[in-house]
Parts: sequence; C-alpha cells; structure tokens
Amino acid sequence: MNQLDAEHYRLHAEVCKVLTDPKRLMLIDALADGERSVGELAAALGITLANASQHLGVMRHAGLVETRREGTTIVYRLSQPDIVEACRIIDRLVARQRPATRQARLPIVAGTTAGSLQAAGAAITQRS
Amino acid sequence: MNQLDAEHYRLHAEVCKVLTDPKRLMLIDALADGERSVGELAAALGITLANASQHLGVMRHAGLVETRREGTTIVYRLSQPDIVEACRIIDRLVARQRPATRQARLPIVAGTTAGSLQAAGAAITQRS
DNA sequence: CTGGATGTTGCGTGATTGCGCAAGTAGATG
DNA sequence: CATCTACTTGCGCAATCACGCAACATCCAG
Repeated sequence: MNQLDAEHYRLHAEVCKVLTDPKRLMLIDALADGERSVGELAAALGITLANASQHLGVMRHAGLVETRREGTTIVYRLSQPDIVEACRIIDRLVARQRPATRQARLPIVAGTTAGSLQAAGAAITQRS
Repeated sequence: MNQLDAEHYRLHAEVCKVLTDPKRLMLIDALADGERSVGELAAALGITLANASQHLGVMRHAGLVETRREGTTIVYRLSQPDIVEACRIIDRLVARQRPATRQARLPIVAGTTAGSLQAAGAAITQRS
C-alpha cells in the first residue's frame, strides 16, 4: 500500500504547494464552476491581472490547469477536476476544526457577523 | 456554493502547507497504518529524531495529529483521518500525470527501469 | 539524586515564495 | 505599420521554510 517512493512523495508535495495560497484555492473554486479568462478571475478575486497570471502560471506548471486561446483572451480550465474533490475534503476538515479556534476569538455570542454565523451553521449542518 | 470567505481559504491553505513537504506526507502515510512513536517514525523515514519531531510539531500545530504519552515515549496518531482520503486523491492525480513528465525525461523506451515501467502501467490501467 | 533514554525547542543559514512594478509578447483593429 | 487590449515575464524585496546542531525538558531505573 505505501509507496515508499521518494520521487512520488516529492511530486505529491509539489502539487500540494499549489494549494498553499488562499488565492490559488479561490481560483480553483472559481474554475470549478467552469472556465474563465484571466481578467475575469482577477476581477472575481479582486487582485491585479499580473498577480492572477502568476498564480495561474504556477498552477499550470503543476499541471492542474490548462489554457485555451480565444481571440486576445486566454481561458483557463481545470485539467484535474479531481483536485476539487480533495479540496472539499479539506474544506470539511477545516470547517470541523474551525469552531474551536473561533470560540477562542469569540468569547461572547452576541455581536457576531452574519457571515461568520452562517459559516458556523454551515459547518454544523454541513454533512453531505 | 462558493464560500467567498477569505478566512476559510486562509485556514485551508494553512492545512495544505502541512502537505507541502515529502517527509510530512510520508509521516501521514506511516500514521495511516496506526499510531507510532517519534523514534519509530524517524527510523522509518531515515531522518533524525529532531527533524521528525519538528515535522510532527508542525502537523500537531495544524491539528492533523494528536499525541499520547506512554512512559518515556510519545505516540502520535492522526486526529483527522480524512486527510488520508485527500492524499489518496492527489496520489492518483500525480500518478496520472507522472507518465507525461516521465516521457519528457525518457525519450527512448528501451532501457527504462522496472519501477518506472510498473508505475506507468499502473497509471494507464489505473482507471479505478 | 544520578544517569540514560526519548522528545522538544531555539538559533543560524541557505533556499524558496508571494508580491508589486515595469517591460515584453501576442492577437485584434484601424 | 501603429495601436489597443489581454496576458506574461523578469527583477528585487521582504517573509517564510527546512534543516542541522546544540541545549533543554521529561520520564524511568537504580
């Protein structure tokens, strides 16, 4: 079962490095809904075009996304949709352990934002 | 569907940072089989005790492992076994894209090692 | 209390990473 | 060809990381 293959672990780590940046995770989520141009993605995340391009370049280099040219724009899509599945698992894992860290920062229940409450609710209800 | 929650993505990225190092991936695989002491793990990976302890410390800080004291030894176990599932997905993903990168490095078919041929075969047959 | 086995932590170093900014490339348009 | 739009890439900086080494902590035995 265990591979004991150092090279394999190195490549696995290499792929995980892509998931190391919040913006790249947002890009994956954005692309999970379908292909998008660099400009659309940059706008969606509220980052510069150059920055989006850099992150997408990293992802492309790792083989997680592919590009298609359409006129002057370049359209990105996930080439390994399975990665979304892996992200979902970690999402749930984070949601599971987030409430604990949240409580540390929110000693009182009262004035929480709608967003955080919603997130907490989702984490609890969340099964699937 | 999309969370659009920057904090969530930050935490997700934080967890993924743990998976960024080959040795930590090996530790996860080793712990997937059951709990082990630091010494056992260090020996299994062929690294120093200090190094293993450091990596395990990172994993513990991220909430992926927990410890139990047993005499003088300290036993680690996965506290989020789901992480193994996520790793499996990325494993398959890597195995799927490895042959491609291999071919780039092995222009001729002839003298390939048994290992790489086997890996390539597995990746092709693989379709689960 | 002494000594030994098992882990953990602090420090310094070399390497990697993310970012903004500016320059460069590629296709469309006039 | 000139120019505009949509991207990409090179550069320099600040921050983070992995590792070895050495010092420290913890538990057990005698």
